[in-house]
Amino acid sequence: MRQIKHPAIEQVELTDIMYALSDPTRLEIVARLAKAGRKMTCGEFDLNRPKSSMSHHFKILRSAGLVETLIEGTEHMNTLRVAEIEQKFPGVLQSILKSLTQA
Amino acid sequence: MRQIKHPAIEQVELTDIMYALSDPTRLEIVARLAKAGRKMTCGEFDLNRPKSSMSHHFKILRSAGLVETLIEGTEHMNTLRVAEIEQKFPGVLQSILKSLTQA
DNA sequence: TCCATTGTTCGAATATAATCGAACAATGGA
DNA sequence: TCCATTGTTCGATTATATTCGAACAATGGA
Repeated sequence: MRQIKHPAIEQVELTDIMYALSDPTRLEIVARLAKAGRKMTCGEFDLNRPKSSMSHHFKILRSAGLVETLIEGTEHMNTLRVAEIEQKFPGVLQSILKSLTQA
Repeated sequence: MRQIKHPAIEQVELTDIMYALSDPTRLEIVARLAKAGRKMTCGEFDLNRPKSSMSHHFKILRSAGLVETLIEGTEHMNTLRVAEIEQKFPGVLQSILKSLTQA
């Protein structure tokens, strides 16, 4: 079962994370992943966009180190890399997520 | 004495802040402003770039609500809008700044 | 084996951003 | 009044991002 490559947390730059979260669609994806607190398939996000666009955004979220995608059968299960990011950039993701849920 | 317009904190979006901080040059400007803890002129940032480029980055930082620029004579004095941003997005800017100083 | 399901990749169009020289504007001192 | 100082604005170029249809790939069930 082939898996997708992800950057090691050491290579993740803060600017990558900022960039990934500067897009409303991607911010929404991250918000939903956080709220759900479980792994979600790409298709579960009903953001009214073609799958090629969604795939593009997930690719950026992965390369920014924010999302981990595990292939299970035909589905791609996505989770937030909260613990690792919290370790490397304490408070950053947490405070962003908190701001999102209150807005 | 003519002054520059800034967005009210209510209009500032989180994506604007993320976008503004996704550029290394702008992140550096913000880091230095925070470290200095005082108002600084645009020219004080020796980032080895032409002034038109610097002006461009400051414009984006202002429109994102991150930086306030007050004109004093021929100088433009810049400060971080830390208190307002902390009020609207608690912890976000603080944690980002902390990550910067430790990196 | 066939095929529906789930996403990725490709390619091309469009949009947005970065860069920087040159011209411009405002200020204040000589 | 002249002019040096400090930044902004303009315009053009180049670079990056976004978007999405179409083709492709992998999986697993009928």
